[in-house]
Amino acid sequence: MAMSHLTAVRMPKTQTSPRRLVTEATMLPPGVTPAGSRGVILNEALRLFAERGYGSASIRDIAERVGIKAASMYSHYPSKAHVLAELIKIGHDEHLRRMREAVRSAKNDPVSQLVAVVRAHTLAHAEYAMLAVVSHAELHSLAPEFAAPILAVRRQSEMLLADIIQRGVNLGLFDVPDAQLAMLAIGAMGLRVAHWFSPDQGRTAEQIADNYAQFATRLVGVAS
Amino acid sequence: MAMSHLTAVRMPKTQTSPRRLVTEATMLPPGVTPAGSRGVILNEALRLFAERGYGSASIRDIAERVGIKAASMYSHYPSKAHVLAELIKIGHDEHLRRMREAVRSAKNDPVSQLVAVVRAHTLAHAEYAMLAVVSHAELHSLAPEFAAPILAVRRQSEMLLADIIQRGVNLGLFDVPDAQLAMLAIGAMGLRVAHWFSPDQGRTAEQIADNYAQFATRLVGVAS
Amino acid sequence: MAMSHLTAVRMPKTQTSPRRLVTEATMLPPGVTPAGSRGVILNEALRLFAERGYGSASIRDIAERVGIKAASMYSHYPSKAHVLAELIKIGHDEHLRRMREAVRSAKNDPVSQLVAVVRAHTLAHAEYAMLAVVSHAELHSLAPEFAAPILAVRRQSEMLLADIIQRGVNLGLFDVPDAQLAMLAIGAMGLRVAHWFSPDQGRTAEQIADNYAQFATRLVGVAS
Amino acid sequence: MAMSHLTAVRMPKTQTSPRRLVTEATMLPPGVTPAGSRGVILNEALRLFAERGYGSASIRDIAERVGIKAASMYSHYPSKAHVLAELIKIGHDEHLRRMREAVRSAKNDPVSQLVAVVRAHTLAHAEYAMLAVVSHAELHSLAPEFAAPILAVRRQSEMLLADIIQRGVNLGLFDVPDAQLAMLAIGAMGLRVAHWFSPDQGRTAEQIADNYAQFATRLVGVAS
DNA sequence: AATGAATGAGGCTTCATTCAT
DNA sequence: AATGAATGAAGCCTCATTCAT
Repeated sequence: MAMSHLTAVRMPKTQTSPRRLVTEATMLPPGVTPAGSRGVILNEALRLFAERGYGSASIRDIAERVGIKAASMYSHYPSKAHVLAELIKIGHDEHLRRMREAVRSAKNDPVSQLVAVVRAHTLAHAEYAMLAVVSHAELHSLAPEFAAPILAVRRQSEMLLADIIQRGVNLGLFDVPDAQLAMLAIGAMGLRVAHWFSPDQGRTAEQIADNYAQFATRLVGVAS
Repeated sequence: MAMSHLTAVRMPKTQTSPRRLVTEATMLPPGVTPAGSRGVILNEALRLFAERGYGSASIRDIAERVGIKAASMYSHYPSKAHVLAELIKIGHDEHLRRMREAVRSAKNDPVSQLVAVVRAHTLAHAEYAMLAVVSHAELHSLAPEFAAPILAVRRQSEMLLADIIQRGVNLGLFDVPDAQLAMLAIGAMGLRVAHWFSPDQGRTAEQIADNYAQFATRLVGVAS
Repeated sequence: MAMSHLTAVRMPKTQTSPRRLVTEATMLPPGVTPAGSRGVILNEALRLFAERGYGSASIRDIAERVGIKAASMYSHYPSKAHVLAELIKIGHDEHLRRMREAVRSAKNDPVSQLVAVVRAHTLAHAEYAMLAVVSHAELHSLAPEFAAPILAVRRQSEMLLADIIQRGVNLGLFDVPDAQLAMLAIGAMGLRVAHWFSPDQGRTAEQIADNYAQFATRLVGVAS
Repeated sequence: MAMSHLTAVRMPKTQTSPRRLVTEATMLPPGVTPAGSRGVILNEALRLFAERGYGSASIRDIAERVGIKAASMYSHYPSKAHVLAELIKIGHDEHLRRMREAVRSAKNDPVSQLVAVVRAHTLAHAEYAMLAVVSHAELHSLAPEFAAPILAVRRQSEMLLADIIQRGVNLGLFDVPDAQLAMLAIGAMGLRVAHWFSPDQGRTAEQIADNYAQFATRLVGVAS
């Protein structure tokens, strides 16, 4: 009833549904892109998975963008799932790497660490927006064998933030009744950046990161 | 008959990939569930779209859970997309309705309004977690004709929050250098609740909403 | 080296490789052919599996002969393997049924029973030659779940013949140093009939069955 | 590298369908195995064709067992069909060679010749069981150009047995109403040995051959 | 002699949808 | 309102083979 005014439509691939993210940059972290066709595949698959979702991006679609035939994909990856798994693994690894690097570089007090980690988290989601969106939105498309090592990485990233907050609370620096809730809220803020960030949207990734770091410190009750 | 002993040979889709959300409740807002099979379809489709994604949940899957055959689905909905569109429309409508109701019930100052709106936003994402996840994660699966009216609703919800923040800033009550960024961050916190909320996770939706309202007021620079 | 005089040839489907069997009759036992398309599928699949082998007969080939499209096959059978499994099950069931009926109808002495059983075995392989060839040649194409119930039937048929021979030996009527070897040899004679039998080859199935029954009694040392 | 943890995800073809034969020996007749990779290919192809059938054993499967890549197969054989053809040719040639040698070595009476030939036939099918199974079960996979010379060999073997029986009948030594039927039955007994023979099954090939020779002489009406 | 990459053909199967009943 | 049968399109993937290196 409520929808009866809508006529049945088969959506051709050219019509543009609402985009899952704004940016069009498919940048992968430095040093992880394989050479040759493998690397091209990874980039084109990333773009397609982001645009249409893993289930709706076909092997043929990817191959076409790479400039090879569908069958040739299998000279480089044993299955479509392996491509997705590699992308998501790269995304999670890079995220964790940056988070750890942030902690290592920061002064050893919870406030400095929180600022560093939230900045890293936010920057990662802005700079690798497409990778971040696919990593989150399509994780559920991975079979358990593929997902397990990735989930392990994810847990480490979460723990890292959680520990900082808990330490701040323990030291009486932070004022939050529910530390895990604070962790979840702070994490969520950064996650979402990947969906709307674009180099053209008027703020640099750095500016956003600075703002979000301030949001986070305020959120845990540190005046600023 | 002769083959009945072979029935069990095909492996059902049992593998449990990482879940997109924790809750298993498919609750739809009161008053919107159609009577009869239509309502059952809506609920089962919701669960399947949440579990597997729109593209990976087939008409046959839905029909099977409803207890009818795939062809019979078309006596109730003209297409699979219509089912998704109706679900997402319901989700967005209910969200906007609650947001507006929150503003209406709140005192007329930005702080009270912010608290009310963040509480409503958070509660909606906890109470209708499955609907919220599908509404966000699968919006991109809708053809533009389906998506347009929904995006209009979404913009209204965003505007509502943005306006409150802007008013707080204008009145000197809030201290944020970039009001839109604050809006995005606050919105993001609540969105994510839908993914991890569950009645069993130790906090009530109300408790979460209270915490998040405090997070929001702190985030805009109001001490609390 | 030995083959170097042969040029590489892709064999088009029209060229006729050596046939696995002579007969072209696809007869199935009475009462087991399902009505409608299912029955037609069974018959055409039988012919194709016999001609080309299970692995080389495609779903499209079968569908084409039936007069439907490949996808429509799945309204009738859940997989190609199910079609093969049903055929082989039918073949083994009918074979066992006839063997048992032969024993039941025969006088209660081992010679009469041997004659009856060998006649039944031979007749079954002549009259359902195509089914017999597929049942034997393609059993290995079935996954264990499909094969298990069929192997159980096969074992019963073998046991039936083995028991008769053993009883003849025990009663001093048969003179064979190795009863199992006799069973295998007698069984093998009949099996092979399916490959060369044809209504046009100058002997009736009955005549062959009579000859083979005599061969069998002589083989176990009964003068005749 | 980055994906090395995913290597184990694809399920290898482990399921054990009913085997077409029991033995696992891939022995080829002495003197015919080519040196180097060609010989290894022949042996591994033989094993795979026997296990899965020609159509279901891929060039890649064979190459993998040989320890080379699929493309390298073509440095040794011009096509997959050539490998099968060579195997079947070897099988038939060896069979005919042994049959002829048996006649040559036997005394010049039909009974002695029948015994010698049946022994040779049986021994060949026991000792080269795998080769025999492939030679029979996959002959139909060969294009006519490949099959023709092989069928010629086969006809010679059959003729050889048929002539002996006919001579026995003509001399009044054998008592069979239908000589060809006797030939077919005797041939069938031996054929089947290849499917169940195994060095571990309790009888030597010689013992089986002796038994089958007795079966054959009895079958043609010679007391023994 | 070996290989990585590529490819056209084709494999089985699923899908959303239609239509006569 | 429901369904069995059918179908065009498309899905992922495998295959035998080729070719430049």
